[in-house]
Amino acid sequence: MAHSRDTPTHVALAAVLRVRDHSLEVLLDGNALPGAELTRPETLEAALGRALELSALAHLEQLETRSDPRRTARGWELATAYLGLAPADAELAGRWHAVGALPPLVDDHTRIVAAAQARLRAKLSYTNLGFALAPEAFTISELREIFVAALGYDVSATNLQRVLVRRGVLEPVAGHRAPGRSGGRPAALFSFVARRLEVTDEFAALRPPR
Amino acid sequence: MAHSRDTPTHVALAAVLRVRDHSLEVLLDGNALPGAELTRPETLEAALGRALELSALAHLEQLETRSDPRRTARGWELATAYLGLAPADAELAGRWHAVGALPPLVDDHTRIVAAAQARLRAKLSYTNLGFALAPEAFTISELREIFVAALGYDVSATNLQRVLVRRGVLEPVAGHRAPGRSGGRPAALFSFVARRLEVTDEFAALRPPR
DNA sequence: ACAAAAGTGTTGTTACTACACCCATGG
DNA sequence: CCATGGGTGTAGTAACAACACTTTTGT
Repeated sequence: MAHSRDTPTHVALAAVLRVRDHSLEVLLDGNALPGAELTRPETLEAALGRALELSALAHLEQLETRSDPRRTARGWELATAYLGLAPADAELAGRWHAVGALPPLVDDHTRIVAAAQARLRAKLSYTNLGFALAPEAFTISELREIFVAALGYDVSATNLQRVLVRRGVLEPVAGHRAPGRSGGRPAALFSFVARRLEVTDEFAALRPPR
Repeated sequence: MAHSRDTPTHVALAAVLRVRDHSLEVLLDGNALPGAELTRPETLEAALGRALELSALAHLEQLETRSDPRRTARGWELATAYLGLAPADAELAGRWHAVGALPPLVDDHTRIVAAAQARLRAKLSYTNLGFALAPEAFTISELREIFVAALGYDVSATNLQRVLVRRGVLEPVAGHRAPGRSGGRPAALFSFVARRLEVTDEFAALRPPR
């Protein structure tokens, strides 16, 4: 039951995103984001760690703290939202849902997913954040599919490669991916130079096509 | 005295910045940022409003929530930090200190000021956020001084005007500023087209000189 | 006339997009 | 030998920095 208290509860929530099958997905626990209440002297990240295997995430950053006392019907509760990113093969408990066709979510969780998506889109353009969605090694086409799903607009493989190599984000790596049944030239493999967030180009971005 | 509690207190803190006399300044209350404790069901912004005349600010946005239980010696206390911006003539209680030569501050407040400065610098480059530091009407030289102080690097008046007009951020306004004793051509007045935050150029920025 | 400050014209650079073309493989 | 997918070469473009030049004022 909703009732007033003289002190709020505080939860840490995470919108964990990944790209799989050309689609940007978010990890849900029922119709809510995974989260945990802050119950003892610890950081919000530590509380979140009780709801989520943080070591399976390639990246975690804070989004915002939502404090409207009416944000939930359960009473006075603050929520600090996080953006988590995982490669497609990460093992995480819960169900993945396409961000574009979410079921109705509890409280303000839909807004949190939107904020997470917006943050991801922005940072993909001027940081090396792609590393957190990609596997260790990949072809440019595979990376392109990740970017297209995450950005929501088309990206040319040609230019994606050149931009990211020019910025020193991507480096070629030994080996090739064998072509499929229908043939085609074997694709060279690449990998991210760094696997921690870096602002690689403060003053540029991947532009959407006209 | 520091002691453990089973529930944390929560404060809202603000790093309010302005530019005056070629210097970026932050509003302090003693050797701390102004702030207030969240004591009843209200938003963090409402709590902040008890410590600060929010209507004197031209812009307010959330920075981050700091949750390390050891961030203060007073015990378990969360802090949600805000960035506030004010024009040079805003009336606000407290003392202004140059950001470049701050006294030692309480708890983690120095880090919060650094985060505020970083956020301001970034957003000045790809949004219209300059409006929040500038008066209603101003000359390009006056605006240049604000940008130089806030960004920390030199900016040419020529290019500043052209960039901001090209992006539709600035518009010419009637009137001229009379020259000083030493002469010079009277300066045309400009003003910001919008006085709410807008992302004006997702894909560009004011570059520092080489 | 001359210094000072504001504003304009112009050139060059850079990071990008777009697209034509070439390469390596399977059937 | 041709379809398929990967990769390169190259031209065009937009936004910008840099700087020489012109304009308008005060003394």
